[in-house]
Amino acid sequence: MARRNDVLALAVLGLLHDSPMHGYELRKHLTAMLGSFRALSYGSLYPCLKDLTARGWLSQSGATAAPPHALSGKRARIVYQLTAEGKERFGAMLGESGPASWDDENFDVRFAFFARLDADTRLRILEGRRTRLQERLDGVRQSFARTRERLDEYTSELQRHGLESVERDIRWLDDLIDHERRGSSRGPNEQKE
Amino acid sequence: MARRNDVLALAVLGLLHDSPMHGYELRKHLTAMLGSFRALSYGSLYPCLKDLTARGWLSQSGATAAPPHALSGKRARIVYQLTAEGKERFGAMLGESGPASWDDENFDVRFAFFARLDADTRLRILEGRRTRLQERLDGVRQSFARTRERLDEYTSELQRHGLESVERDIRWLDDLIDHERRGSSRGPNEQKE
DNA sequence: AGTCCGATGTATCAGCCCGATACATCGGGA
DNA sequence: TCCCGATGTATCGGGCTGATACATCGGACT
Repeated sequence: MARRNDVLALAVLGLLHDSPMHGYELRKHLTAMLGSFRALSYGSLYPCLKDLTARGWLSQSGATAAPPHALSGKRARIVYQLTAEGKERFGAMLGESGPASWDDENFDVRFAFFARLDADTRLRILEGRRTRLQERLDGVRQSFARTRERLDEYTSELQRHGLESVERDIRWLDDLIDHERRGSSRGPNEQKE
Repeated sequence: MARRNDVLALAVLGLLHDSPMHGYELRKHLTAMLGSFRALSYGSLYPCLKDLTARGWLSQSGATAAPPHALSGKRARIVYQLTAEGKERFGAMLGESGPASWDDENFDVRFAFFARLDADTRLRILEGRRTRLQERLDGVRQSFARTRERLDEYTSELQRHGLESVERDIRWLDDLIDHERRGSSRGPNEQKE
């Protein structure tokens, strides 16, 4: 089990599920995916690729693999693709609903592949996430109440804003859950912009 | 200057500004402060204390320093307190408005000491933060628009929610700025112990 | 009184991750 | 032609996290 950056491994497997890629390309997709906020360094990507290959979940090939603009292919490249075992592991990892598996940044990454899960698993995961978020909210609210009078107005206002954000996240999850329960056939595209 | 965990150093200096403390107590205050979400390990706190002491910003003393329940004082403890230079450095660090100084988690920590800044600095910092947050929002929005059609509904919905959160943060800052501008004559309520 | 247990308290370590950097090739523009 | 930025792979130092070790104290329970 990859104790080594589970989230990154999952994202790599998921991206390679669609089409083989080489490192540089992977990084671009990854930073575009979750990276609008968090950057990803090669220092973790390449070791991760090496690790996944050693596990037998990826296979390498030095081929060309359709570069964006037609290229002769002389350039040194290592194209990675999923093995059968890799696909299997990806499915298993994605379906996990363990306590830490679907929290915070893990959630963002996993959510990118959410459509590949079946309706039951989706619902189960959303509810689990909601529960844990609610628990955390309660905890923060308690410690907030305990220290409230000792805080100046700025700190207090910051905490209030933080609580409100979490509450909003929970409501967002509620909407998703509701939508999943109602009609799994149609997508949750109801942007009110 | 401390390339070594600036934020932690600032928080430590700020907490010790109020009253001397020892490591364990500091950690409790720190985790209560920002730690509802992010935990803090001793592995970074103790080296930080050592570092700040070596710089001459803190001074140690093995004394008792008023433990919560009257204690004989035999227990091994190291109480840290701010030196004059430490106070000076704290003021300087807190007043900085550099690009990275007031972003994200840095902001949370610094905001805890916001009331100690003068009105002009507060306003300048809030506006700087707002500007950079807006820039980031624009960047994310662009990359969102660029890849929108290739995303499934879940990813799209996640991104929409993320954008909305940032928009809300910006509006929150706007409220704060507005409040600062309005009542800048008499500092918006000095703290009440 | 004795004894266990959790809180208090300081400190270190392996492992991992980030940011920077090195090195090399390619396409394209002045 | 020649430089420059994008493409590409790879490594390293330093700092941080999570776990752990070690020790004392107060209180609860029998």
